[in-house]
Amino acid sequence: MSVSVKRGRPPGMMDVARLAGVSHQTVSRVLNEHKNVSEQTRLKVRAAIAELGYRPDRAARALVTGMSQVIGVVAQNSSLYGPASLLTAFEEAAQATGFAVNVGSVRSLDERSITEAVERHLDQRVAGLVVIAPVASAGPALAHLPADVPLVTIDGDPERSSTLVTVDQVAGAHAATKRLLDAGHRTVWHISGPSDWFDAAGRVRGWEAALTEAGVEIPPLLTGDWSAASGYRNGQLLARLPDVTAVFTANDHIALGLLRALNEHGRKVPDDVSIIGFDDVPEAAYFTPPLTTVRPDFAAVAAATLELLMAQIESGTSEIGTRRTIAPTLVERNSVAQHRN
Amino acid sequence: MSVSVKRGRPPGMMDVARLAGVSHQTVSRVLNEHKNVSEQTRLKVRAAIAELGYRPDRAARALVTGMSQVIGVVAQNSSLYGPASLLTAFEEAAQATGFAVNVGSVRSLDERSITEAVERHLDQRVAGLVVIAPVASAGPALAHLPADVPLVTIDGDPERSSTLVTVDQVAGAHAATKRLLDAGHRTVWHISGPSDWFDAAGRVRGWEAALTEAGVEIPPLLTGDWSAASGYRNGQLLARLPDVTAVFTANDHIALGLLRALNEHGRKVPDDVSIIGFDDVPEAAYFTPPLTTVRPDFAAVAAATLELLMAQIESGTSEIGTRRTIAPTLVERNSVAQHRN
DNA sequence: TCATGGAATGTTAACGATCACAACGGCGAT
DNA sequence: ATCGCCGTTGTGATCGTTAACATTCCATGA
Repeated sequence: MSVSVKRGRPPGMMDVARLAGVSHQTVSRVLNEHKNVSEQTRLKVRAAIAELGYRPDRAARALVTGMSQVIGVVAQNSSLYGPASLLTAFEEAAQATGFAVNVGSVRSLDERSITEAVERHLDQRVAGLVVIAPVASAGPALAHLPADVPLVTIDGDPERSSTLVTVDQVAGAHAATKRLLDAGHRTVWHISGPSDWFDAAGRVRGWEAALTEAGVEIPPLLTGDWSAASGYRNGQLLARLPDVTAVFTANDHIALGLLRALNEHGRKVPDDVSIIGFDDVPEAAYFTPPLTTVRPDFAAVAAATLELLMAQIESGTSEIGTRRTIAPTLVERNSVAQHRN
Repeated sequence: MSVSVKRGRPPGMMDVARLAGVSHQTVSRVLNEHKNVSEQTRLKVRAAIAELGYRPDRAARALVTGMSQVIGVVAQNSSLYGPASLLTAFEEAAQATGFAVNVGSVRSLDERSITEAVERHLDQRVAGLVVIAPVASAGPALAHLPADVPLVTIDGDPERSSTLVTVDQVAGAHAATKRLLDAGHRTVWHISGPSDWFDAAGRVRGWEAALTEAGVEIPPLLTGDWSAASGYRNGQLLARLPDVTAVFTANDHIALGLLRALNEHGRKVPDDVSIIGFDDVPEAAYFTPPLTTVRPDFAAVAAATLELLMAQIESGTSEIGTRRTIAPTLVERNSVAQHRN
């Protein structure tokens, strides 16, 4: 039997209290799992809550506590795999805390857009703020934030002193480059992401470091923009250079474009050219050939972010300067071959 | 090194009123753009607001009006391109309305998960609800919703009588299939999405309809799960059948897997086999070869959804049975060739 | 001249929760 | 028996806003 739907105002704490024969304060205590409540009345209250289908009004709670149960997230409104995955990973992690996640997406990561998005969140009186800000231009917007709102930046400016969680881009790029060198390649080329992205910069540094360590010549840096298109463009150049035998691309989509360019020029992967990407997008295993790539652990990033944010929220203070770095792992597939000299 | 900052209470309407030398009600009137306020006091109040950096407290407003300025969205927490794009498109559209968007993502679209996500949103007293519910199992969860919350379903059950916005899957699939037939192919094979997805079912219907119209034999239906993996599996089968010359895949990632399988079997695309996908993911233009595909207009879907939802919210009633269908467009690239018989 | 009305502003009471503190009752210690 | 403590429960006051109603002031017409 289904219960008929009741119209009008939803039941309040008072209604529950009346039905259970206690005061509204006792109901509040049961809800907040306060310790000094007898088992007997706790059950009575629980029963009344269930019978009325009562839901506490978060607005009322927020009003008196001065704190909402909402976390604001600022992320770029793009289908870029990294930021998008981060967003959903964070949302999922946040569910367990009872906090709601408010997304304020932004078309581009310039200062004004970010400021606007942050303002919208402050209007909503969010309890905390997460900014996925992988570009330098995001910095100034965050500098002018009221200091009293808990804030964690993901992939933000390493130079800036704020609470920060990042994927260890340098380590990932280093591992990828070293893997190619270990396969016998004389050197490794790199198609980077946009230079104003911290992620891209870190990957360039890791690549350079591995090359320097090996005492190997550093080829000119090619710059892409994360897109398959940019991989294709740069690929058309690389495909014509016979001494290019190994390429590390800043992400998997660039690798895809590169793959197509090499294919069009009759250069076989991995026989003629070895490739390693970054991100491990779900389709990477079904590129032709399946792509060896570096996988960042988005769930771990999300978990660390949430942890740092909750710590700030619970303590009622903004801890500034905490860092958390998540190491990525190299996923071996078939786009790397031993180099025959 | 970490610094901590304590939070104080932000200024309220009373503070503004005191500074402006008026009553709090007048401040409220200025904020809500009530008509009977003299220009002079309006300016005084505006100045005081600016000086104090006052922001109205949405919680207090929500408490007294019984209505929050938040829209809840339930979406699957996956990197599936379609749902993810829809989500960001909707978020962007919603910004203009002043409503915040609360995402409640869900690991899988079974009844319990959806019910839980909806419950979380109702807990937050959202003003309206958008459910991206492309599978049949979502239906029962929505049936038990309180009738008084504005609700729009995206890609939901066409049989179910609720406000619904959908991409015209049938038309898209029909166009793709017809395009292949027009290129001279004797018939067109199809690798579908999971059978419990409405999107997948619609695409199957459009494919069948085009075939039937042309009076052409309908090949056995192959079933995938949106993943490149499933495209690859089914592709290994198709690649061994010499009479397969045209394939319409339910999405671009399936097409990617298929591409790899055909490639491994030495069957050239588009020379030996023509392919059309669905979704127009950003990388589709850089597959090998560039993929002809069907592009749904996510922005249009988002706009229609928001429009229907706001209408319900503003009128305070739930219009039931309204439908809005968005037509997709065929994007021509190089994965289709004229069939030489 | 005085009611009548409308524009501008003020006053008071909700809304539904939490917080601080008061009151009650039982129980052991003096 | 009296005192005081502690676990339990109840009683206002309060958060910041909007809704409903009250007030003031001045222009207008009988």
